Amino acid sequence: MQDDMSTIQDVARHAAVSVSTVSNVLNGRTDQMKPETLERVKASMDALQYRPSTLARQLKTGQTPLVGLLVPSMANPMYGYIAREIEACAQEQYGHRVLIGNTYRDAGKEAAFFDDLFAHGVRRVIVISSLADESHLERAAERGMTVVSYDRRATPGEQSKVDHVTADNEAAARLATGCLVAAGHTRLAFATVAGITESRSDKIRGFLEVARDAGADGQVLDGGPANEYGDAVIVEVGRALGAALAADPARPTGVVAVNDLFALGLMAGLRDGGLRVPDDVSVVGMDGHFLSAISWPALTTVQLPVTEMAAEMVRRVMRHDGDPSSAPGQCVFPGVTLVERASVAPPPRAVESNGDNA
Amino acid sequence: MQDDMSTIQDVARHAAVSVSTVSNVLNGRTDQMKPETLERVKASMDALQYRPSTLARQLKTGQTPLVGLLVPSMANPMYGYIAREIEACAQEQYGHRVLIGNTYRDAGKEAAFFDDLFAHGVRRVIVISSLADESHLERAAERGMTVVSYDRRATPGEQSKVDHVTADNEAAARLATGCLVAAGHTRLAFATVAGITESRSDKIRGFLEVARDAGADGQVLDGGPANEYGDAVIVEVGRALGAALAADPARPTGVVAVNDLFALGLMAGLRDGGLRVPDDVSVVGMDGHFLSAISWPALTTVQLPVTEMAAEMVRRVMRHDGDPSSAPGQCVFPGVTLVERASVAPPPRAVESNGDNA
DNA sequence: ATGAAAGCGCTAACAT
DNA sequence: ATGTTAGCGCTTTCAT
Repeated sequence: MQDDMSTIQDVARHAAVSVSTVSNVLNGRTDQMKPETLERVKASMDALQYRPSTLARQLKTGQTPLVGLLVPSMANPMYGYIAREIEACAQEQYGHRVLIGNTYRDAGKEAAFFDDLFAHGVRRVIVISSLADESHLERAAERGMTVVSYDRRATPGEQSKVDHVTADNEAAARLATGCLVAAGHTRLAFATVAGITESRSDKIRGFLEVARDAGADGQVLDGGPANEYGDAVIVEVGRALGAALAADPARPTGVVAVNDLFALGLMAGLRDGGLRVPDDVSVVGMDGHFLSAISWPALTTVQLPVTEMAAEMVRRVMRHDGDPSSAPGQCVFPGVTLVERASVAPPPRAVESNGDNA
Repeated sequence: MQDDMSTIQDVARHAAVSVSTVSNVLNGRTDQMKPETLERVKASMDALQYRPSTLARQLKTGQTPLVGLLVPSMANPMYGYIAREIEACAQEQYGHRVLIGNTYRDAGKEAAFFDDLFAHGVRRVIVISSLADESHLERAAERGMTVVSYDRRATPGEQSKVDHVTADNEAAARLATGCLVAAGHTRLAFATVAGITESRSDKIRGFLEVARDAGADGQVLDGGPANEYGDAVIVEVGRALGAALAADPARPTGVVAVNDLFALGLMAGLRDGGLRVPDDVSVVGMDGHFLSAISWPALTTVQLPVTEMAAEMVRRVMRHDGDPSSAPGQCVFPGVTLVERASVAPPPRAVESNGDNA
């Protein structure tokens, strides 16, 4: 129970040198140090089990090896996955630890988290899938924080201090929709929770584009408003929408879901309503989460380059202010690929519904 | 980009008082302060947008409002869920933020994380499902850290400085196994990844007990060694085991899986092998994760009181050293309940195999 | 009712 | 090649 960790002073005394000498070995400035002194200091260090206090160091330097990570909810498996990648990269590549916060997409919680991070001396933050309004991020950046935003794009025209990295959501949606079109579907829908985020608009645009080009009917369905921070609830919203779809005789035959979790919920709802996937309705997800591989039927989905994106986010959040490449920008990852599995099949009957809504 | 946050000095100057006075209002010692002084200080504070530095404060007080959270992998949806509950509770009830680390059940990574936490001034740590060897936890506790371990029990007889909270895993396994027995199964198996943790032994004990009492054949199957930190890989190990089971004519008809994720993988593997759940094989999971509700077939599982356990872990990790209830102990949560869904049915044919292995 | 001053453990000039 | 020293922003006696 004794919290008597030894200090740099103790080491200096023990090694019979000054604190600066100890500080110098701590910071690797050992080039012009007498080898025996170095040895002595090192010996004293582990004799005393000395651990430098990051705390005191950062009070002096203003730097703390911590990065903040805001996610809507860690209980969302996709965010958990991204968080793991980010933490691993920050730790292994940069020796930084990660401070997390669940924001539930709540503006107040996000702002409070930023304040806390700031008070803790943290100046690097990765924000996953934030609110529509990004002004608080800009404000944080203006306060001197390096902020990287995931799953959003920079507002065109405006010079942003916030860095953006995202998958090419439009391309992902095109891939997903194209897969349905290729299977012969002409009544298409994009299924999502209510509420528009940037990534969702991008996906919708990609969906609509391919649907139009194929001369297919493409509608956007939302499962209603939800406190949608993306874990258990998103699944339930998807499930409810699936059940509603099952009850609708004029339902689409091919559905693109906003993400894998929603797709999984949707398939459950469709089953609840007595329908079979893919026999009655085909479903495509987006994310490429490992859970999509073991669902039944196995979910056809679009794989996002999560590890690469995580690495890029960390790289950007770690940039030094003076860097030449220091300017925040935008990084849209093109590497999205279709993973074809068992949730897509040709539509039940060859219904010719071309002229309906076109 | 200006990192010019104002300090307590700035506020003091602006309000024309001393730093101690500002410090006093910061710490609520305003009882015998002239109201107008208080007002003036407060006004200066938000005129300057002052935020006290947790850093400087903690260097002085030795306290930092941070708790460490070690998980094998955030990508495991169950750990993500627990992490969310812990973060929410620590934040809302105690104003603490959470520092996470993925340990991959690696001793070196765990130790390194403890060192870092210590250097950061963090003295409260929650460790999820750690290694078999708990000595590093004891060592941390002896260094003055408050450590709470999840999913393990205190070593009987030994006086531990580490606090333990866990679900009643034995009871959970009894419930799961009992459900299979009630459906008429006599060839039972407990399916797990290789490697024994305390929670797994408890589950196995509960399983074996019920199997024996029912006069049923109960074997323990493991899907082989895996770098089992519990995310994508656990699913794949489960899947491989399911496929192997499908190929074995002497397979059990009822399987208890070590957790929901493993159960989900197992069902996928069984399907890969051409079997149907629950027609050919019944499967029960353990966790009660929301994903188990939307699988097909919906997974019968044992619900663990996650929110309550998370709250208890946080409560314990927050205890003050001088407290009367300060002694670390053990808390086994009894509230485990069976959630019956669709993955359990009577065995395919009434095979009488009582005398085989008993 | 308010102020002065001594650190907390470390870093980084600036001596020597 | 090593030592001295002045802080970093705050808390906390102890004075006034």
